[in-house]
Amino acid sequence: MDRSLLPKPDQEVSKELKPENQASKRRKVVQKTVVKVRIGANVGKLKNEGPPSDFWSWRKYGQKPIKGSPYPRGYYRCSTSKGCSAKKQVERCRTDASMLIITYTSSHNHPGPDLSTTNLIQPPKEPQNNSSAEDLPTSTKEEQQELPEEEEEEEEEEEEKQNDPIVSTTEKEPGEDHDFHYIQSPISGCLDITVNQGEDPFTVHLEKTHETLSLLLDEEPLCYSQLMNFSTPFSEENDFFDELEELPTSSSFTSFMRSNFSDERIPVVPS
DNA sequence: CGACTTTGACCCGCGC
DNA sequence: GCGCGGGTCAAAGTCG
Repeated sequence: MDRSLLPKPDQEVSKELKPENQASKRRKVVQKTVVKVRIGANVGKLKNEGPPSDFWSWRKYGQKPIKGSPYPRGYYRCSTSKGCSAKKQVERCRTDASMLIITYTSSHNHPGPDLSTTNLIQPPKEPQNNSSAEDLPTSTKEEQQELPEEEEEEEEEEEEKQNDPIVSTTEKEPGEDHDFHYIQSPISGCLDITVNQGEDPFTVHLEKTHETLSLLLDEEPLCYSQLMNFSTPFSEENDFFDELEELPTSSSFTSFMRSNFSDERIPVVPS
């Protein structure tokens, strides 16, 4: 039942809302940002890929087993805003079960939650992760952030990306993703995130980041380097992280953020 | 009551 | 032209 029986007036709307989704729904050229997150043993605890947990609200709208992959792929859509076309696919690396592959598609067309203030200082409660109290991975959690516009990235990350591009993204439509494609992973524990974008113009917003980091630092004595990883969005959009597993982010997230901010944020910018 | 997750079915693009 | 696979939608169920 579904689209066949119903005329689905919404479909038209959907198209408008997510031109990339529907239009590029299939294998067209959509700007995709692939982020690889390494989860230690959490993975085993996680269901499959890990619900999205970031400052954005993600709603799972589908899951499908991928051929050749023992793990299914989950499809998430940004529920923060109705018209937001931001989507993300979470799947486990077929070769590395401890690696989560998150693919971001499209960008948010709305200002996200105030990460600047909420993020580190007050971790918002993620409605999605709360239900996984059972899976509470005390060891690790992964989070990624998306920043609007290309922010900055760390040199280390850059090197990694360039040297070791674990992930590769390169699908984007000219003029589509320009908004932002950033992925950060304020993870603590053993999370390794690697993001790869087709090309990342290392922008120079470090200064901005520094400022933001300063705030963070103020709160927690984190390593500057780690902080650097933590790039904050400018002022309007703060796409923050997303994705990780389903941990009770509320506390875990905070704790983890406070405890260690180790992870790699990968700014993915569509060329 | 509202929001989110889960599952199944359908549609469409791509490859052969 | 056919088949495969991926991606999305919708309904039902669950949880907060």
